Amino acid sequence: MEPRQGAQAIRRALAVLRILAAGREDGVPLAEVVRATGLTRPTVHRIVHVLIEEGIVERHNKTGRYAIGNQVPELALARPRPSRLLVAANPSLRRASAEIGDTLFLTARTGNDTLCVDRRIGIYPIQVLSIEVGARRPLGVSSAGVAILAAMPAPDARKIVAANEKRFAAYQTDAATVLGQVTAARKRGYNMREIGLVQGTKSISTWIKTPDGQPAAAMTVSAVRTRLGPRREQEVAEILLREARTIEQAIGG
Amino acid sequence: MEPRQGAQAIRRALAVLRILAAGREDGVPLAEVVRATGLTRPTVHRIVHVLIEEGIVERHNKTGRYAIGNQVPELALARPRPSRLLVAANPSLRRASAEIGDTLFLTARTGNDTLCVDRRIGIYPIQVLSIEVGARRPLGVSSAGVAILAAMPAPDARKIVAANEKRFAAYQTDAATVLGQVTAARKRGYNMREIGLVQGTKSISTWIKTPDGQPAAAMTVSAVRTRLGPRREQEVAEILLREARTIEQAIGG
DNA sequence: AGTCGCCTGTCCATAATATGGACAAGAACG
DNA sequence: CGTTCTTGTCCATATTATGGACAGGCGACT
Repeated sequence: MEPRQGAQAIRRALAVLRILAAGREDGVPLAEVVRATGLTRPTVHRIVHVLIEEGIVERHNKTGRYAIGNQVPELALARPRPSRLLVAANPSLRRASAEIGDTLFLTARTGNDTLCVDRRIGIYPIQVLSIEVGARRPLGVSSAGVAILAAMPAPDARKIVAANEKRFAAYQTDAATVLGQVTAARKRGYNMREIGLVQGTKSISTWIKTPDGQPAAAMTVSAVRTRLGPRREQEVAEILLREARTIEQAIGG
Repeated sequence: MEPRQGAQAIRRALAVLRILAAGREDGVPLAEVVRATGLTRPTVHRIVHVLIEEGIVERHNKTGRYAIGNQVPELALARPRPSRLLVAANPSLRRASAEIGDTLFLTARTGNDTLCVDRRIGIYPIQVLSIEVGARRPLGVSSAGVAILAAMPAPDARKIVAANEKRFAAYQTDAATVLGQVTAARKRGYNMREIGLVQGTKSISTWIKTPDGQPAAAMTVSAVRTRLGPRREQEVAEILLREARTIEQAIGG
């Protein structure tokens, strides 16, 4: 039922926008958009420049990179209320952050991407702050992304990984590696990765499912590796798993 | 140089989105979108439904109305920093709100629309709260919209009014009325309207220009009419004009 | 009951639109 | 000064989006 047709151009424009969103403030060079979307360069060029004329995309004069423009947040103002997930997760994040003391991330799934929607900084003096609220990555690249893939039926996860394959190269990974990590996480009950995006960091992620069983988000703790030995990993994982279940209750009710 | 071509569909989709944004949470019926955009119904229908599949638009099951979807704020997260205008206007709004005591609105121009970007509630016990942050209207409909039109060269204003003409009917006005109000505001140096959107309210708006002379926003005070007699109108207008100039300085520097 | 008015959704032949191969030109590098 | 990277533009082509026409649903009025 999905593939309604007669709007190829619109779908393509949105694909471009989502790639640009992953580039955040700095934006993305045209060639990168071409690679990530699999479209031809003239097509991407045309789309991007029309979006610039419409105020949806901006071009940074210095770097020549393209980024999400002004009008997108303006359109977003039409939706005033904060998301259900954010409200439901708030007390759990506060509790877990106080208990653990390391940086805590809440990461939602949106299409084939993960999107960091909340971050809590702990009290421990060394904090991993690599990821900001708004950060967006292909599902499978980050610890949270692997956790979310692990929480869905294997065929669905494979489909998403295949769809994101072109984008993995930019993050120094590939489909096979990702699928391996997903399998490991599924066995373990949560995801753990020894080598975080920043050297010397370690991450633990648990998934959060909606009432219909689809994964909606992940909760992640990142810390310097030395602070997450096997024993503490166990402790932290238990807290995260407990709070993940609490959030699931809150969404369901 | 503007009209780059080869993307009619994308432009149309954005036109639809902007109309939907004006409908806020409640959304807009399809027929209204058709009227406001001047597109044919099959075209709008197709665009809207593709945008639904893409998560950009939502349809309220009860009412059948279409509204801006979840993914728009998600894309907007790619632009973390608050707008320049909001930062620059903050102290002025605080000051003016304390001094005046009635509700104060900051309204920006975006394309052919006005967008309420900030609101300060005063200390006087009766406050006009008709407009929320995020409210969007065709330029010319609201007091702020007329002020912004009055601040630009007459031919530009006429062009915008012509472009919005189809949408005026939904707000019980028309191009001729709007142009009359604009002329009056231009003579007066600020805009005043005796009959606000809500019965019995009166509004005063001043415009704020960017360094290049284009109007960027308007500052508006709304109050019950009895509270804004000729004498107080004068006082309030002076405060608003003073703060408008202050904001212009802050943007320029 | 019928009929009018206004709404949403769908079909498909057609024409207009978006496409992408090919070309051009600038920048960074050795 | 060739090589390889990038971004931008042209235009003949066929793919894609278009909109007139048709269909069905709902509520109001008679």
